[in-house]
Amino acid sequence: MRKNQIRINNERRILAAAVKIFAGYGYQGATMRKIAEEAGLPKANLHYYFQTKEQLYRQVLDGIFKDWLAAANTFDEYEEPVEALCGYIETKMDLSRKRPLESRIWAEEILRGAPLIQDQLEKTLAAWLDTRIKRITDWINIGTIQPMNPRILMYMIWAVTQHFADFESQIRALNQQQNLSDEQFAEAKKQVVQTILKGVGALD
Amino acid sequence: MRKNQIRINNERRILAAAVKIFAGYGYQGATMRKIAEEAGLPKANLHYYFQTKEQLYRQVLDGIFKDWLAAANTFDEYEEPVEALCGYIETKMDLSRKRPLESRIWAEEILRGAPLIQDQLEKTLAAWLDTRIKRITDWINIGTIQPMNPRILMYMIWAVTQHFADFESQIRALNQQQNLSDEQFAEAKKQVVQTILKGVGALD
DNA sequence: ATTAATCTTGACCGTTCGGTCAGGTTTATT
DNA sequence: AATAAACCTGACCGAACGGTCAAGATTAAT
Repeated sequence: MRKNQIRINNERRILAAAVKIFAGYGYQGATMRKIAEEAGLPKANLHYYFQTKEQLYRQVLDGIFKDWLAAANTFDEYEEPVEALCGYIETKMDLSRKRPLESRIWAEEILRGAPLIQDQLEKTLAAWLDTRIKRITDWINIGTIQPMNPRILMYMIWAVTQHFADFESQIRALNQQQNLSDEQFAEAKKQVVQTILKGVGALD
Repeated sequence: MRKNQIRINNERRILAAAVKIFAGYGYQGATMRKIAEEAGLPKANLHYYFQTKEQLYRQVLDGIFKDWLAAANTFDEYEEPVEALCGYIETKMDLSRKRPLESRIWAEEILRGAPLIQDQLEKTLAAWLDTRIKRITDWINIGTIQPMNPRILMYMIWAVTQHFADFESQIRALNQQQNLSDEQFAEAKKQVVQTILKGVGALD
């Protein structure tokens, strides 16, 4: 029962190479030649598994969106705002640490006006956000966090957590040309959680 | 005494067109043809004023960095953390609102590993940051804000304020396909300031 | 063992890219 | 009015791009 084993294997190899190249050069800067070289396959072989560059790119984006949604569900694991926000922020920070390339591909796509993922943003992401806004609104109504616009709170959380992946090269330049060590990143994670929780009045 | 008037005029036109095209397509996706069309000039004329695409791009980046540093000096206008941080955050938010294209060009450059601006980051920006870290450290030592890593605080401020320019298309998709109105943006600005000031303990 | 399906690949194609250049036009200087 | 300097631009170039294809090699099904 290893029917499509060759296909499965090669598609995985190509997608992994595509993530590296798209993240490093952007959609336009990435070339099928570079991706083929990274994957160790002839260029024509890429077109056998993925007809066009755009289709390959779309599959990369799909994979990223799935990871994103999986991480997003951390938000629902706890009832109380301190645990829920803390868990969500930490999960997003961990994702930035472990998968910075994916974060950068996503960021570039949005930077360019989200030409290929507008639908996902307007439907799936908007729906996800709406239900979480309801939860935050409940917290506000019972007084466990202070009154605010929950939507803007989510933007702030996304901005800060993804910054550590998307602006890694700037952070490195400001850290003696060294990427953040595990200790430094752990400190950043802690401070981000602390500042936001305190900022929304969840620690009073 | 209008010696270089033609040159001054055309360089300005080309740079303005370049900002639009670089922001909309990225460095690789932007073409000299598109920029020429946007500027209303023949492509060969661009190469008369800017020898190569990279030189044109560098001048665009230089202009952005100057604006950034000008805004950054807001940080020094006040002695107290509440006023200084509030003023700086508001200035950065206003910059995101008024010049989103420039912010996106800068973001893309860093996303790609900052190949052309590493020097500026490691020298000018690092020096700027160091002196502001000293100021924040003083505030911590006299107890007006709570103990924390000032560097990470600055990363958080940059992340949040620039998010409103860089992720504009995502925010639009989550706001009924409408850009933030002036009222919505004012609300966001207020909440960002409030959350960060409270988050660092400057409002206790 | 035979056939069918899948996979592999070098060579090739039309298009578009950044950049060049010769020669004409306009503007500034004297 | 004459000369020099600056500016303008259509036509062109080699390189690199995404994508195609025919023909061969490998694997799966019978």
